[in-house]
Amino acid sequence: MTAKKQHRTTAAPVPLNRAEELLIAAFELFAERNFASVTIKDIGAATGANTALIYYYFGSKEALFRATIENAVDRAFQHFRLLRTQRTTPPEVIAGWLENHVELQDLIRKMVKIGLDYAGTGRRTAPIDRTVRRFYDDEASAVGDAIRAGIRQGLFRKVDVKKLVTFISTHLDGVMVRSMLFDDFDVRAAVAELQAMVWERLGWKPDGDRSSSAVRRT
Amino acid sequence: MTAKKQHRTTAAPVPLNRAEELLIAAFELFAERNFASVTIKDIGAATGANTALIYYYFGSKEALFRATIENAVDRAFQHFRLLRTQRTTPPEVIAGWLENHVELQDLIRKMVKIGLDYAGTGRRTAPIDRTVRRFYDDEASAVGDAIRAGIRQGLFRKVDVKKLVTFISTHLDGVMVRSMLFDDFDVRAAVAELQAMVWERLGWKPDGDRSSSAVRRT
Amino acid sequence: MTAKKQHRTTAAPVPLNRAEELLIAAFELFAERNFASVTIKDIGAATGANTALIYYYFGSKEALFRATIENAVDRAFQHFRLLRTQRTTPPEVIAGWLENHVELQDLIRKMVKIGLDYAGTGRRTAPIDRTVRRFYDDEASAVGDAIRAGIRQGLFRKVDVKKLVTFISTHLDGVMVRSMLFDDFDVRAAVAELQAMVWERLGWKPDGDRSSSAVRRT
Amino acid sequence: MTAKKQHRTTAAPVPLNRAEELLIAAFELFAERNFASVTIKDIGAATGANTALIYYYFGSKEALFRATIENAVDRAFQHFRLLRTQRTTPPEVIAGWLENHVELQDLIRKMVKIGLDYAGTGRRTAPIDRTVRRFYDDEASAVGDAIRAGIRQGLFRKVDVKKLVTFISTHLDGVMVRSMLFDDFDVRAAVAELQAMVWERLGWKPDGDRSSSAVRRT
DNA sequence: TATGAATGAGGGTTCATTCAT
DNA sequence: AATGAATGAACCCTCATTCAT
Repeated sequence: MTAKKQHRTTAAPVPLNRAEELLIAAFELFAERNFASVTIKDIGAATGANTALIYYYFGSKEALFRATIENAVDRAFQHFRLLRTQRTTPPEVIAGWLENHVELQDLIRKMVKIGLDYAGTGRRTAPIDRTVRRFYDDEASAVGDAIRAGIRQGLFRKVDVKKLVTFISTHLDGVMVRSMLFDDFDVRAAVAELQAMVWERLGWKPDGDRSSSAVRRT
Repeated sequence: MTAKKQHRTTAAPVPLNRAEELLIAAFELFAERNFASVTIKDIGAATGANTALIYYYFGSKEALFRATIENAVDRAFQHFRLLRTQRTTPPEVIAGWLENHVELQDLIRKMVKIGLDYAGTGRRTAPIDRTVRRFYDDEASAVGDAIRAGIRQGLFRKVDVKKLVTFISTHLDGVMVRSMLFDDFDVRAAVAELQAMVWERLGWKPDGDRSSSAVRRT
Repeated sequence: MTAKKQHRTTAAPVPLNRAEELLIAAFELFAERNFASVTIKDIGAATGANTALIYYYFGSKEALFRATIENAVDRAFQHFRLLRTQRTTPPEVIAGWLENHVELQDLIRKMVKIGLDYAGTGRRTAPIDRTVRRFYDDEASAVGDAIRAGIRQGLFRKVDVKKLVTFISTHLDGVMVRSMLFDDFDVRAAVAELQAMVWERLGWKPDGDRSSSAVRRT
Repeated sequence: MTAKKQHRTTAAPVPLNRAEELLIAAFELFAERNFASVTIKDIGAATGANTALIYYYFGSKEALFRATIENAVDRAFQHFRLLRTQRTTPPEVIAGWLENHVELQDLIRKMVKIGLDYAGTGRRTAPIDRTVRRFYDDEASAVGDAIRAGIRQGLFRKVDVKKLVTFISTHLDGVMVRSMLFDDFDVRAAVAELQAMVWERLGWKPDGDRSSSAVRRT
């Protein structure tokens, strides 16, 4: 959105243009370290681009940071959508959502980290705030819909949908944080535990080894 | 512990010595921004101390950072302990723990933020790793003991204690993160929700408005 | 050699490129004071260059120092070679060498001073060690060859060439040091004295006022 | 002279007073590195003295430096005198002088280095200039006297005494410099070579292995 | 005589940013 | 679209020096 050209809607490993290449490298670096610690030169070095070129594309480090967030959210959406389309029944959607957090944990962890970095400093901007929120809300509403559908279909017990969704996604954030703090934290197990709790809350008994229960206990 | 000298003879809110004063200011700043963004000069300005003095006490910015973490953990412990002694029955201990996260949310949020900052960069050190871990473990074990006692006393249903404790504290981290990301996140409500879930899990029915249920719904 | 780029297309006193300009200014300053006393800012001020530019070209003060030594040795070589080509007979070569130390005393004194500064601190590096040695060895071998030729031609008495060369060049170092220590030390006279001693040792009788005896007594 | 108390004329390993202890440590450090590179704290650390104490004794770093030079010259004199008294005949005095430069090479090298450091910067002071000169002159006059005596006694050929003395001491400086520049420089051999040259100049034939020829060839 | 605390003035180095080409 | 050169503003850190005790 910020970079001069881009929007590649097609599949995947098309030759990235320079701007997108920079955004991806920036994303990795900002996530690994943080805004203040990453140098424009670092990003240049990671992509073989001249420092001035980054300015040519993005105008300033802050603008690059913003563009990085937007681009990352876009890419995350694609990933999620891809995985979502295959699920249909409410339990499958919910299980799928949780599974995503295991499969894409690396991506999500990075996004949470950048999100925290973004939120933590005086760098905030309404458009970016909206982008971040959009990411969280979109996910939440998908799951909310699934729960509501499940209730309607008599699969789930009646619950306060909004509260439950918030509970789940808050917990998932906790899982991500934990895995940042401690190298030996078992994300898969934690998500499995969460899933068990959710099924209990919804009064849903998954049948043992069906694929809907994508997150297997370890 | 970390600063060169200490000499505190009297009880508590005595005029802090210079080193501790610096540590506290540093904690606030590091939590608000992050290691890379906070200037030694900032810390000096916040305490009216000359920049060189900080080096006199701590030797380097990194050492100051480490000392800050240790000092913060120490102080957090004191807070927690203070609040803990008043609770006696298992449900009270658990409710108290949760309540602490509401009452001391500011402190805890800061600690999580600094913890993430610490974990995120190449600045890690075994002693500090241990300090951070100690903080988490100590809390966990206190709650674990309470749950086990509750089970023994027949108050709670039999559960996998370790898993439950991890679940709770992971969720609490999630709550903290959420409140960092979104200004309007209601920590009290989220913790209340968690408490409800915990009681359900433990098969414990608190009697409506008794003080044991310290975290009131909003 | 050391600076990033060079592009010199034309012959000699073309406008120096920035890097070389810096190296020359650095040489003067390092020789006048010493590594520790010379500020990057000093060098910048002497060339009208921004401090950061020096880092752009050389990366660090130490690297600049090393580059300065290499560059100075290079330049000294050029000077020496220029003066050497004009001499042909063995006595002329020897006399020329000595004369060089009078004519180029300023340059040589500076090189010795920087050499001592370099040798004195923990800043030593194999490549630079080699460069310095190369400077001394090259000179020595040129004179050694001349003496050997003179002996072969029956001009000189048979002597231990290596020892004599070491003796002469050690003495020349002494002359340089003396002229550093005492402003009123007469370099020309000292070198003339050395020459007399050398001729005596070699059993060579120069005819009074011929140009071969370039170092006239004062 | 500068330090508040001192002058110990007695033999050697008497318990040094604090000021002298500082001066000796300072001498070593200034010689090893140089004025600018040595920290007051370094000197303090080397003696276990508080930084402020050094100021108490010497007032400033420069004053300490000056005091160090004076003290070092004093101590060098003592050394030289001690060794000189044992020699009596002119050849013995000369040989002894040369030998001193081998035996005390470490001390002398340090003095030359500090001398150069002193001469090199704008730190010069008339009194110190005099002290340094005194050191050189005193030595020179002792040797000059010996040569003159030798000539008078018919042991030596008639020579220009002043010139010869300058030649010798200049060469000795050269030897010291060389040994600073190159770790593998053989001081003893170089001095032996110089001695041979001197004997030749003076027309003196030492008898093989007598103790007068203190500097043995290697 | 001795010391811990404190400070002002840099010094080396980095970095976001710009500009001419 | 791309780059090398250049710069101002900081930033971390050091150090000579002072002062109260």
